[in-house]
Amino acid sequence: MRVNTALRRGSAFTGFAMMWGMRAPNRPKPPSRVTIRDVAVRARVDISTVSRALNPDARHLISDEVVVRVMEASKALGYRKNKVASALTRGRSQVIGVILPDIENSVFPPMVRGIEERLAVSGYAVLIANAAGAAADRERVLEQMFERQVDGVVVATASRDDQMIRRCILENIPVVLVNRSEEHRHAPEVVNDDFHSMQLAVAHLVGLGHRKIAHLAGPLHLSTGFARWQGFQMAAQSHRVAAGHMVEATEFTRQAGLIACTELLKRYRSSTAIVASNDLIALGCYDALAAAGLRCPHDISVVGHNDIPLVDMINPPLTTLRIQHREMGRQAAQLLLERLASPEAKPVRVTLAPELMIRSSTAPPRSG
Amino acid sequence: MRVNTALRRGSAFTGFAMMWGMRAPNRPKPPSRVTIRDVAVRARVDISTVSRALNPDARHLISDEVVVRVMEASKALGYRKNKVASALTRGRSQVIGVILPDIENSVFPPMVRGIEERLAVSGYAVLIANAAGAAADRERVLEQMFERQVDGVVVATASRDDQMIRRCILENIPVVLVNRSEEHRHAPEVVNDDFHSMQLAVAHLVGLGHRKIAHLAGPLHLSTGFARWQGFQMAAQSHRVAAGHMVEATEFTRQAGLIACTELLKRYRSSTAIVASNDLIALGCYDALAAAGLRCPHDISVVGHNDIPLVDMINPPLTTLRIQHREMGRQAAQLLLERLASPEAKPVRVTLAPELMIRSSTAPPRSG
DNA sequence: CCTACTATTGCATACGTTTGCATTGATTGT
DNA sequence: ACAATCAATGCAAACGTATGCAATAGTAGG
Repeated sequence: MRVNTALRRGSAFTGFAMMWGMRAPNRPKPPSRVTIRDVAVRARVDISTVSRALNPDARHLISDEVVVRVMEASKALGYRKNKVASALTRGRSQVIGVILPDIENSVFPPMVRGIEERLAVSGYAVLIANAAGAAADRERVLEQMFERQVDGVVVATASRDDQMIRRCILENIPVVLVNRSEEHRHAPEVVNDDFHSMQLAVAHLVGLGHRKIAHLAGPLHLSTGFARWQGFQMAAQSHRVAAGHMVEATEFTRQAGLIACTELLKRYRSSTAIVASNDLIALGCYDALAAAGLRCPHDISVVGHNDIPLVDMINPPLTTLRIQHREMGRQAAQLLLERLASPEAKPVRVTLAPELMIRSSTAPPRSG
Repeated sequence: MRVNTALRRGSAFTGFAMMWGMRAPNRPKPPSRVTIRDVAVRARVDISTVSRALNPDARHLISDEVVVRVMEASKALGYRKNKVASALTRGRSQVIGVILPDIENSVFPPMVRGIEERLAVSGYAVLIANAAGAAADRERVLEQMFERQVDGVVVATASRDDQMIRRCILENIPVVLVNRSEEHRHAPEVVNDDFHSMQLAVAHLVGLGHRKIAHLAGPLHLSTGFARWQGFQMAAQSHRVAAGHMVEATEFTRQAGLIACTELLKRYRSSTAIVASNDLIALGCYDALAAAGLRCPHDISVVGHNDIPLVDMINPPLTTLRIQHREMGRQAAQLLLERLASPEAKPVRVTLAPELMIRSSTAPPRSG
């Protein structure tokens, strides 16, 4: 029921707006920022002395007396360091880029939070970019980041064989992968232990008595989709359960889940449980089951993956694997910082353990 | 059921990692980036000519022949502009800062997306920061942004009377508010039309037959909480329904909603419907109702606000007001760009229309 | 053919900071 | 008391780009 999409636009009280307004017609920054030089004259020292006095790492070179004089002058004038000038001379911007497929996908915000959290304490800022589109699109985004002289990049968009990673390596700029991994292991990465995830999911279902378990895979060209499928196969085999019942969804979306699940129901109609590659796909299952007149968990059990917000409140509450999104971000940032410190070190892989959240979308199979 | 939170860490194949590794022990950037100067010598022109030839706005000063020569040289050498150097000379970084309360709150990712989307096409990059904490914390974040010489700031954290906004005005750096607004109207802002929201919500409930409607407000020191309360009062009055039944939740969270709703049920026990200030608070209502042995919508109807993901799938599907998060972000970016172009213009307020999503958490009141 | 343009290019400085090296006193060892 | 050392500071050259101004050459007008 769309009520009104129009948009109103009215002017508002100006007030302050005129404060600087009545000067030269085109002065960009009227209170032309105070520089290190201004501080220098006020403290009666050379600018180099100011620079050192203000830099914790070089402060020891300056006498205490002068340091306080500089500090006072700095405070009095309201001096603020210009980090882009600093970046230019030092060759390090203290900025790192974060490349996401789509920040609206709820797995990423917690990661971004974790990344930012860890980087902030080390004085780094975060440049963010969504690279939803094609490969060329992502190249462009990466190029933008390079132009901005980022000191490093966190990539959450990696495909199993990723061009961006190669670029970063070639350009010699530190990169770490998060969430998704890359086959060649050229870069450090922090990922969920998807094998463990599938082990937990299958064990849980087998424990409930299921013997015909199918897998609704995510795109297999993405490491997450691929690893979970592999993990499912291994887990199924170790539990002596058919491992081949799989349909691949084209995307990690509810819509793709619906389509794939419909196909799955047709192809493997004896299945009593479905392990979906992520929660959105699992929700697509709900839709497909409803459309087929099947009830969850009564007719078919469903397990999701990721434990995104609110899946505990839907009907039925989804059994799923919680993964440590925020911690993943933190670790990724940590790895990147380590890499910045010692670029020659071997790329490391950090694996985070998932946690099975048992809710109501799984139950023993119908006895019939 | 926590299974395992341990973290495994193994080394991985190094491969490429050694490619640049066997050189001088501490060379930061071995393939020392190609600069405008390198391009100049190859094209046999001055660096100033290269600069102009590569800058679309100055290109007309250079002969076509030389332009192509420069382009070729640039391409051949793999030249890439150093935007931090550029930022230093031009005094504009082409970066804008976005300050959020918490990116994990699902209303913000779409906004960020909209902001980034619009800014990207104009060549701006987005520096992001979460400023969840206290006022001092947010000041620090803002300071960081200033040090990084952002050309403008988008603030999503504004309180009704905000210190950050004043700082921005004083420092003469363009700022626009998004989602939340500020009383003094010193800055342009783009917000949802919360009055309209409440009008729609109340009209809907009254149409269903409700006469005792209560409001579960968000924090009143935030513009959203405040405006929705005001809007509720006006809407209630215009429908000749008691306007004073209100309890304020301390936060926009499910937990705060639970607490506030419990209080509300005690204080206004005859209410047949609740309009919550946002969806999370509405979910808190669900909890409180369940705890009180009441069913929604049978005993009490609930209306949310924001239409965050998955509230259409919970039980019962939540009637709520959809707001145009992404568009809000776009408009905010647009306003900021306009402000950058003409800083003297009067601050404008853009209001976006909400849309009532009628689902199953609202129904006619029990006849009893 | 000379002058006044215009179009194209180069020269040199600036942006604000960092940092290697030189300089200045002061202090220590012999 | 003199050399050697050391601590504290200043000097000046970067970093890579943008841009005002000067210089050059070519062109048109008279």
